[in-house]
Amino acid sequence: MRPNKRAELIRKSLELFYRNGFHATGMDLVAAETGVSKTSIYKHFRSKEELILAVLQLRDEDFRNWLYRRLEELADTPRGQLEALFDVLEEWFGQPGFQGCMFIKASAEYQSGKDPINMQSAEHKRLLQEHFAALAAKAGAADPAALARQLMILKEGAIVLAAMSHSAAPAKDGRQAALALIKQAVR
Amino acid sequence: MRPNKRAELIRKSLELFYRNGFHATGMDLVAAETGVSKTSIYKHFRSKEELILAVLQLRDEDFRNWLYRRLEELADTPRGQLEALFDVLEEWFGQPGFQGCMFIKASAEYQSGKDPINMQSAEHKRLLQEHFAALAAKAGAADPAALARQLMILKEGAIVLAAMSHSAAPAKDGRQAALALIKQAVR
DNA sequence: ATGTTTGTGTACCGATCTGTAAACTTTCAC
DNA sequence: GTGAAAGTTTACAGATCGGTACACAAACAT
Repeated sequence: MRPNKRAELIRKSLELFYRNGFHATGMDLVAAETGVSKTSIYKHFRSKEELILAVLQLRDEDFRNWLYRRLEELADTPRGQLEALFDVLEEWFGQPGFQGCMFIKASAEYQSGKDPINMQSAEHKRLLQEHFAALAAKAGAADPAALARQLMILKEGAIVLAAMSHSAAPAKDGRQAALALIKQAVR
Repeated sequence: MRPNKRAELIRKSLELFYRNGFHATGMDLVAAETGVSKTSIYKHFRSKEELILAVLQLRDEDFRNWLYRRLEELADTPRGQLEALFDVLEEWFGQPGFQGCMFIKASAEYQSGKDPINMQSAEHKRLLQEHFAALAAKAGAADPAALARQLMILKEGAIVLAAMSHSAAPAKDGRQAALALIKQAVR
């Protein structure tokens, strides 16, 4: 029961779930792809749901860390970081394996509001919105929370359309819209 | 093989797939809920995929007809109809069984760009975007296609966040953003 | 060396998946 | 009435689902 084996399991499962979907990815496939027998997997995770939750937690940390860091690298003012959001998203959309947002897909497959998978996905979005609201406040927006909600809408919409159209173009349209909204909100 | 039986089958399947998801809804459940045996179902549809495609086609017609009609009822100018978009969406979000966009969920479960289910979902979005672009052109937008793409992004984002937050509130934020973008695009 | 603990893989469980073969019931032409 | 055609049900096939019992192997303490 080495802890790095567990981490490896989560990392590989993330890839499989992201590419194939949750229901469509069986535990037998996870076992085959990781080279770890199902019995061993079930020593680390009591159920498939628990594995999925661990995967989502890893994804949440990785994605938010990556996004926040890229924003800081591209701009050193709060407003600049908000304006750089869709440049970072465009990078993401252009990455080879891009297949949309894992949390949108998770909540699409597990729709019950009481489902832990659904709740954890909603929490990820809440954390992002909070971050944007903090940036908007520092940038001097009249209503930072409202601007953050608008940017979230643009972000989710751009992700969905980029995934469905297999193109990074929605990032450009999202960027244009975001710049207009930011300009309007920060006077 | 009465045709109304087929329509009834599609209608009930739509409800089941929308509520439970596609992979999570088995053909046995469809048979149980419709009172039609699986063998009879498979006389009407050669496969589950074909049933899903029929469901998506019905959904596309129903949804677009409903949306376009509501827009016309709320406004009689192209610009007014674009501005009314999020009022109509808010109605939708507030309906009891609202669970997000069926096409987003379909393309989330069937991600391959070559999958007929994925392609049909993308086509639905294309038709909507075309409609918005025509309205934008009639409204006198400088770049009608660009405005249509921006409104699509807002629309998809609002749908996703409304479904994930189990709230109609994103419609209000989307509306505010849409008004600003329309004002900017139509000078 | 020997007993114990810890971890692993094989081989399986019952349930459910999509899809079908074969028997039966209805419909309708003549 | 009788035979063909169409539609339906029961019952099942083969595969796969999430999850586990059990035998075995490695590591460790004594």
